[in-house]
Amino acid sequence: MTTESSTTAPPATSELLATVGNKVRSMRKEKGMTLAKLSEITGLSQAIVSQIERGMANPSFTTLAQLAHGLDIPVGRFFIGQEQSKSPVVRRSARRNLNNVTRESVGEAVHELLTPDRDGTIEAQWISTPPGHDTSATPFTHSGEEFCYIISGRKDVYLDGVCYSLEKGDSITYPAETPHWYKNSYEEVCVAIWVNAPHKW
Amino acid sequence: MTTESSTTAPPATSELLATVGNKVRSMRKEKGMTLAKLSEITGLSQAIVSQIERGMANPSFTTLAQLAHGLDIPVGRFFIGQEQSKSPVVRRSARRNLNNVTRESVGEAVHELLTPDRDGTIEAQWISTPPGHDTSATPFTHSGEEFCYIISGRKDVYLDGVCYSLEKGDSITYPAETPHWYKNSYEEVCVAIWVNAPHKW
DNA sequence: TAACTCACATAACTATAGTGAAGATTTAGA
DNA sequence: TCTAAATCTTCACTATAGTTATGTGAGTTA
Repeated sequence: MTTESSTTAPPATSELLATVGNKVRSMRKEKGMTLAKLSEITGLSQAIVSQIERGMANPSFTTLAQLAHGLDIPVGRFFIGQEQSKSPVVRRSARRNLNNVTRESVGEAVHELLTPDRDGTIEAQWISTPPGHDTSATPFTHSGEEFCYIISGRKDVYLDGVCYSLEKGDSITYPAETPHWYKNSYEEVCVAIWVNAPHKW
Repeated sequence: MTTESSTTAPPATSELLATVGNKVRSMRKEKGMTLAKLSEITGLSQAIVSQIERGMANPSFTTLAQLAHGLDIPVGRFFIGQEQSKSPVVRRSARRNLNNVTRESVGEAVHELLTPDRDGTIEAQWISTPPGHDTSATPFTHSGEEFCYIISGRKDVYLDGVCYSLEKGDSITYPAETPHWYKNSYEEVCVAIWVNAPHKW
């Protein structure tokens, strides 16, 4: 066990261990498995599984991987946080404007938030892009996965320089780490929904 | 180190360790930190950080938590998988129908997939719900977070029995573990985009 | 060139994770 | 209610994670 630095103790590690342990036990019970069965499947001793479930052990990465495999889940599932959302609804009339450009503005894209805040797994925006609007000067790159659905009009989406021309009803999905930008080379306003889901636990 | 059970070896653990290690090193370098700096912040020795980065150590949960804290990221971020998408675009005319109900059908909801497949972080569906359609008999509950945007028409979304009436331009976001269902109690078809982002690593 | 500094890696030792066996508790059936 | 079986927990020991001290390599300076 490492000596905790006085400058930077991580948040309550024993709480995290207890949380993970509770998850393991509840998942095991949901699957109707005994400790013995999970022990057999994972190749871990019953003793360590019991201790982990009760938050009394500090399992190594490999042990966690074996547990995840035994429970048939991805490793990261152990670290999922429970997020409490406020009101889940965002009304058309009450959307938060993200860039101080209103619908009456000329020549600039309008960005409005469709999710209650920017803290959830999903962040969704309604974006209206006028003809000629072009973000190629400042390509975006950020974490997560991004999805776009064209409600009306057309726009060109560039992923790492590759152009995808999208029209009403089309959609596109890509890792947001890819440098991306868009352009409305057409005559009419393009309205689209953009959704980003960060890898967040 | 546990003895690997002959019945169920987890997938290549050393590969997972190497992947995590690479992530730690790249994140550290992105932040412009030396091993010494990260060691100081985390309270871990330089030696173990070096070994972890090179995939030569099997860190305990607590050690991973300290690293995450030092890099200012959630613990689960270490386990993110890199997903390679195929063509990122789904054309309106080429959407995959999810429930063998076509647009010409009467009285049933039409579900079409907007994302290239169902393996990504984000899964998006275009759903057209006719008047009177009601899923309350079979509430949904699944993992992840869910977002819905109403393109046209109206529908009522129920979260754990609480009704939210949505109309064109409204949206709603909630944890998908909440029992949820919807109902079109109105006179016209409701068209909406539904997005689910599972906690997937 | 030699000496120094910095960043990272290695080696031997200490602290702790994980085990097998035994003990304790819970459950099911008579 | 009692008993046996099933399930979970504890204990002492073994295997390994994490530490301290040292080594290595690259770059800079005099």
